[in-house]
Amino acid sequence: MLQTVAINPAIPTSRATTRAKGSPRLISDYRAGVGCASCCLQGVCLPSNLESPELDRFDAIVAQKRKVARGAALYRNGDTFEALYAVRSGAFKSVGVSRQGDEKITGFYLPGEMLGLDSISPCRHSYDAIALEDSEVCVIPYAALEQMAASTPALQRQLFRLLSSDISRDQGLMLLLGSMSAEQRLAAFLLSLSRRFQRMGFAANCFVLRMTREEIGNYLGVTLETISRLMSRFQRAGLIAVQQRDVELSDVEGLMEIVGHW
Amino acid sequence: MLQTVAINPAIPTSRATTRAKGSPRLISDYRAGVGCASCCLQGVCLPSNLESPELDRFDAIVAQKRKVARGAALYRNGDTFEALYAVRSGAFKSVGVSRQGDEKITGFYLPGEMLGLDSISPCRHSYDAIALEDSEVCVIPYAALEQMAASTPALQRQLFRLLSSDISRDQGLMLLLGSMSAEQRLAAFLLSLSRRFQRMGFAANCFVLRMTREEIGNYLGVTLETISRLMSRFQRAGLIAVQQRDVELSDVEGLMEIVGHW
DNA sequence: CGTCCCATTGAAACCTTTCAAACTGTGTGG
DNA sequence: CCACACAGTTTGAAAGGTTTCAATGGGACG
Repeated sequence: MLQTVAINPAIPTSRATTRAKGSPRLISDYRAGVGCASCCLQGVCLPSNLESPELDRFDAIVAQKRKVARGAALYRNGDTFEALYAVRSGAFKSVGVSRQGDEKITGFYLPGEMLGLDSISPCRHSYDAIALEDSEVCVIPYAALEQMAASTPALQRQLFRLLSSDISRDQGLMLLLGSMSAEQRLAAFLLSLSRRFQRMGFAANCFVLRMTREEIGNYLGVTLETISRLMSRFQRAGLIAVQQRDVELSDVEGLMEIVGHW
Repeated sequence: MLQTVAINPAIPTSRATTRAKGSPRLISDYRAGVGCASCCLQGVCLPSNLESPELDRFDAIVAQKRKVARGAALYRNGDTFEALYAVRSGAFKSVGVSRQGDEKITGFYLPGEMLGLDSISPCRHSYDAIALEDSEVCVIPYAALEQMAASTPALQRQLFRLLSSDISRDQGLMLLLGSMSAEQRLAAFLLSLSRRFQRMGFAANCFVLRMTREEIGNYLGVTLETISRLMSRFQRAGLIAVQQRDVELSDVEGLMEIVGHW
């Protein structure tokens, strides 16, 4: 019934990596032999429209990779902004912490997506970036990137596009948070994940949630109990098949109908 | 009690412009004699960090101004993206319309703020930009801007900053929509308006709302009745003095306390 | 095999919406 | 100049969705 396949060997399921819980800060830097040209995310990542000579220059900038263990922070609120990060494998959440200790998740980041775009202007990070599972990122020093962009129109354009599309994405989420019922939010969330998995070349209708019900609820502005109830309701309605974190979208049309307009 | 002063002669109160309701599309283009160097918004607008020789080149790009009558559209969902717009006077709302006809406001734009940043990537506008009152914008053709940015590091940097800060702003709003009660949302909204009026050099605690209760509610994800009730409650609590669209923040501290954390 | 984290489910409390009515200021037409 | 129409606002009462509090169940790891 729930033929959850191993979607990608590079992205272990959450189940398989439940460890290292109490040992954060396990971050290692190293210079990897893998360049953008041979990266499987080449088509969806920042340099996706760069040609061979420029791609090499870009490669020199992102020479450094970084591994982040599950639960560890790639950066924290208050850290000075020095680089953008492209997720190579794994997944991250961006989370703000209030003085009262309340957490609010502002985004999830999957392979091929970029972390840190909101920190360019204030020059400091305003959120924590926490790995949801053992992950790896490409470090893109911003000063060097900006400098290269000035002499590489294609890169400049791509950066403007990237920033702009991030704004679009956030505005879409604002619509979601501001005018949708909990039911619509969850349906929209599942469809969004589906699209993003598909974008990076994986199965669109069958995936493993990288985050807990609590994290989903936090992100969508509802409680974890509501998420749980809705998951059950969606399952009863035949829209999805869900077992723990394995999700199969059985009726994408139906989900889109729930989201309705927009 | 409510000593509502005429904040700025360039920005008439909404009361004074209640007309031309049924006559949209009243847009006129012209080349104004006012350059950025002599603009009163110079300190807060895009070219705020450009020096004299570059500022002139920039000025040549934004030679064109455009007037938009109350209720008219600066651009509409689906229009091809050709320019960014800086609000010179007046106010705009950005609004998405669903197939069902539901409207959702994604942002309000005051003088010195930029419209269209979300449309760079898709090359088409995804929302309608509607004038809340008779307004004027500076037209910044994007192709020319991008070209100048490539040869003007200061401009490129400023653009990256602008885009990035828009992302920050949206994420702040996501926090608001996703995890705040209606009470907190309205308090945060009023404080946000206050900050923005102050930024453009006006009184921070005494201003005229450019939008209806319905528009505020739509934007904040609650109903107009809720906004109305909360306004009354805030007034009874001595936090604000409100009469129609004239608002005075009597107890900024108290409002901030309501918003609480973040 | 026990512990712990995560997920599920129920019932009451709460906030917000919905539906409805009345009120206010503004602009129009007699 | 007044009466009317209308858009926007205010307020009430009932209905609805979501949260809160609480208890139970399930899977993974030591």
